[in-house]
Amino acid sequence: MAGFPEEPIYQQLARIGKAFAGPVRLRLLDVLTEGERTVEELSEEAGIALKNTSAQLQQLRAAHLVTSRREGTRIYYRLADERVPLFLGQLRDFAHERLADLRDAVSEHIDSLEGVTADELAGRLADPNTMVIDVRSADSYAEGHLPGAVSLPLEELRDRLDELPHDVEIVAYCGGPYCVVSPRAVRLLREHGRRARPLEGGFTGWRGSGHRLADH
Amino acid sequence: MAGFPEEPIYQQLARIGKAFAGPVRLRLLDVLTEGERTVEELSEEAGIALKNTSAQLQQLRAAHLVTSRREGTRIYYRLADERVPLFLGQLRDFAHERLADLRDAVSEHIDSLEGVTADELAGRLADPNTMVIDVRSADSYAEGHLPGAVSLPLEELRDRLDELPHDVEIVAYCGGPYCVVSPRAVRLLREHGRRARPLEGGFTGWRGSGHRLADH
DNA sequence: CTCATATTCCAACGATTTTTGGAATAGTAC
DNA sequence: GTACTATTCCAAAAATCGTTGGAATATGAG
Repeated sequence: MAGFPEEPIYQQLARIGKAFAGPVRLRLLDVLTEGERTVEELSEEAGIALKNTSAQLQQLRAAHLVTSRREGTRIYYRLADERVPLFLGQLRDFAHERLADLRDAVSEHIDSLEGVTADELAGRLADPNTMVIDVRSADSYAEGHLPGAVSLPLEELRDRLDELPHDVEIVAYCGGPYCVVSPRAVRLLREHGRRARPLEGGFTGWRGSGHRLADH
Repeated sequence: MAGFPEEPIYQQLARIGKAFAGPVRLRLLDVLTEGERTVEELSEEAGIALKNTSAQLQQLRAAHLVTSRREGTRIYYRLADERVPLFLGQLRDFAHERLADLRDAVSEHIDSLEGVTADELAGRLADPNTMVIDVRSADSYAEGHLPGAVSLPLEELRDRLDELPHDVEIVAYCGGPYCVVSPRAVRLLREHGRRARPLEGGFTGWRGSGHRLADH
């Protein structure tokens, strides 16, 4: 390990870089952008083994990107402050404009389909020809959702497809910009003859662009 | 290696994170913020072995953070576009507000001394009681420098200390925010009875905050 | 107190990254 | 063509990181 005089400084700076250098940590941060979660919930929601979720969270905490609080037997993690999701967004934008492979991966997994932007949807919330469905878990919906949105987790959507009207456009959203659930919902809906589009940026994107949430 | 469905996306995103996850690459990016450099110059200026400099540059290029052009037998690297130094600044700010260890490392190596901000210095350029010296290499000075600055690389400064006036405040600057040369110069000057302060953010900080450079 | 649950700590193994030596390439000068 | 320079490619050693199993900790319930 060679040593230029400024190395200790750059080593510290690299600690923050490293925090964003693994897919698992990035995923966890994205899930946490939606709100506070226990380790188990995170593990479940992110699709990452529990032990590993815990281990990666330690690292995120060491980098001061998340904080935790104990409540009885479980521990809740949340983003350390509002600059974290902000920076995460900057990182995403920066990465998107640079890596064609990232854009490809996104379009392959998420949106061969054109999405609705938050701003466009905001202008159409009152429109009776637009229906908004929230395909996240019922818990997430309970914690906060778009005004007028109906809670229909993917499983439930499958069962209750018949109940959905044919004469409106359906906008489906899930957690964050890389969430794969809403595009799946949209494909399912289209296969059953409905007009449907996903919301770009998902719930966190909506909140991040300053639009209002439902009162509850 | 476990697999949640969004993993390929986050893996791509992590590529950008990884690019900022090593002290050597961060250092190279900082040097490149000053301007275009050959591999050898970079190796020299950053204090990193030539082979390794080359290897790390390949990675930066793979992440589209730098581009290169060939001129005769040497190859010049530069930042891919103006968003790279911008993002680098955002990363630095984000890291600074989060990591006390980083702030400590900076104050230990750079500024136990209070610096002059670019804005403050800008207002004092015309003041005859302020003298600005550029302690970078003569080459760097030739490529661009602050209006009214005198080129005095550290070695030369040592030899010509006697020539400097006692009745003005001397502001010394070098490359970037983490450059250790200007604080060294300031300490040297103070030991010899001058009033001196470093410029915060160095040359790149000055340019980044939109102040004008010397005409040449 | 014991038992059950949620999470972390520790240690290990495998995978990836960093760094360097030696050979290869691409260019210039002669 | 040969000699020389700047840089990269390739391969191997050293260091670091990601992941997981098993033991340990902290809390609450009974």
